[in-house]
Amino acid sequence: MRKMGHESGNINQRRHQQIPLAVIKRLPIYHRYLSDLHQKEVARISSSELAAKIGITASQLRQDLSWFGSFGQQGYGYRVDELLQEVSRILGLNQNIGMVLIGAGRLGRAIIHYANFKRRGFHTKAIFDNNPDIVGEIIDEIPVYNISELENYLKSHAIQIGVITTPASAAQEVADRLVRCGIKGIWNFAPVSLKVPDDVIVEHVHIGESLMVLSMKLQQRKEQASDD
Amino acid sequence: MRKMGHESGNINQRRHQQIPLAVIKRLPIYHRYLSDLHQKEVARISSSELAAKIGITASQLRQDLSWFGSFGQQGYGYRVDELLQEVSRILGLNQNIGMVLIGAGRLGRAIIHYANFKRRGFHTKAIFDNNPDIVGEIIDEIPVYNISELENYLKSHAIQIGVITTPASAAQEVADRLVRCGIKGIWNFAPVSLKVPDDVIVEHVHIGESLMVLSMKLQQRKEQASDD
DNA sequence: CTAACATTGTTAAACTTTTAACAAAAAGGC
DNA sequence: GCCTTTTTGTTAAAAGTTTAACAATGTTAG
Ligand SMILES: NC(=O)c1ccc[n+]([C@@H]2O[C@H](COP(=O)([O-])OP(=O)(O)OC[C@H]3O[C@@H](n4cnc5c(N)ncnc54)[C@H](O)[C@@H]3O)[C@@H](O)[C@H]2O)c1
Ligand SMILES: NC(=O)c1ccc[n+]([C@@H]2O[C@H](COP(=O)([O-])OP(=O)(O)OC[C@H]3O[C@@H](n4cnc5c(N)ncnc54)[C@H](O)[C@@H]3O)[C@@H](O)[C@H]2O)c1
Repeated sequence: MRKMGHESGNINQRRHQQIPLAVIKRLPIYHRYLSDLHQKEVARISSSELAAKIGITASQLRQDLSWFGSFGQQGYGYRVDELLQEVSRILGLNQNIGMVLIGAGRLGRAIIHYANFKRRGFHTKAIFDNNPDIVGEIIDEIPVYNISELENYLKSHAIQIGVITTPASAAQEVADRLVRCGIKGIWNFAPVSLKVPDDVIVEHVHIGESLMVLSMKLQQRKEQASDD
Repeated sequence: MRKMGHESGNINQRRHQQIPLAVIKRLPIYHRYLSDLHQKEVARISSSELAAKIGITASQLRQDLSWFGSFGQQGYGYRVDELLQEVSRILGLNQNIGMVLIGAGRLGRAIIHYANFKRRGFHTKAIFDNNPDIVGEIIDEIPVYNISELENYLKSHAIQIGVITTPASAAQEVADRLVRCGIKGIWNFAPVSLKVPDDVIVEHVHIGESLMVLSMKLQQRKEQASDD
């Protein structure tokens, strides 16, 4: 039937050119929709169909993918399994990533429990807290250690990402300690802007900020409704 | 000493022009830094000082504020309390906003507990769940009702925002029910893109997506390091 | 095997956002 | 009170992002 010429994943990357942040932020969305399609056993999809589902233009989708290579075929579209695989690779979801979490409070426990991460190669290996009542607990099969053991633990385990779910007041100190131990990626939920060296990457999750954005948009709607 | 002419908050808004989303998203950040300064009893700040703290350009800060009015004074800067007040007003943080939360699981409980929201005028009035073991509980002084009572409750209470922390599989159905009851704002934590009418605003919190972005950035760094 | 069709990857134009520059105006020192 | 300094709000230029257009190329049906 169809045989597909398939030079596959051209090393067509515009190397040495920085991939725009706007593009990077859309990749997880593509990943999610492709996972859905894959699960529904859809074998192929065109840029226009996928873009319509996501709510963007086909142009943007193709432009975004072209930063990384050529994964589709003219007249046919993309194979879902193949494209999902490529996007996963680009996102770094194929390697196992070791994480530690600091601050076993409500939010910390929710995140540890969130199984989706594990499926995608993110493994929380240890939890740290400074509350003696919590230290020693096992949460979702992961032990909670005293925060004083952080440095020791990191010396002897391969950990790529530190997750901070302590109160805001402790977050900078925790970040400093992680950085001193050589951690290069921090996933921060405390509402403070962490100061870290340039070679450390911080992703800040702005839970509270998005509620304010919602509140503001609601208000704008109300104003518009009343004054025109 | 200084007396300040003070025509204050000019109704200078470029009305009928849509405020860029990029601007809206920065306002909560300004709010946070201004709150900090206010707490530290700093009385005045210039655009360049504040921008430096935040990590943006002074130009951008002034440009952003100019969408809403003129709040500063040449040769002096901004009064922290005044600007904080203005930003809060713009964000709609001065009115009381009633919320209901659906899905009293781990994440839901963390969010209910998160006191910062209450301080900013967001009040969770009721919780709904479909698990009979949870219905009847009181979480942080807020009662958990059976999900079947949702419509009844919303008929008789003034609620502006619905928070969805159910599993992804239930999220669309919950959203539909909220919309049918006239809710215009949805704060969604489930990893699905909710379909709602145009007059309903959904803010989607992408917790998982930001971890993927972190993972990708880490990988990019690694690649860069190895190939040049 | 051929021709009509579908759909990509890419180039170029349009649009949006950010940064720079500066005149206008108030502050603060002398 | 006058002069120098500071700093705003705004206008203009630069940079970045999105959308449109289309040639190239593989697909599919006859
Ligand atoms: N809960 C939410 O929905 C939510 C939303 C947005 C942001 N946040 C932020 O996430 C963080 C955690 O929130 P939470 O609701 O889970 O709070 P929490 O109080 O339930 O948990 C904090 C945990 O950190 C531990 N801790 C405190 N200081 C520590 C230290 N120096 N070292 C190690 N552990 C320490 C505490 O013992 C506790 O277990 C806070 O910064 C909060 O502002 C939470
Ligand atoms: N936990 C996290 O860190 C995290 C991170 C990102 C996204 N999320 C998303 O947030 C949501 C909640 O996650 P969680 O970890 O709290 O899960 P959870 O299983 O702990 O909680 C879900 C709650 O929803 C209730 N529920 C289920 N179906 C319902 C229905 N039809 N009506 C009303 N209530 C219903 C359940 O009884 C349960 O109490 C999920 O969609 C998850 O994907 C969670």
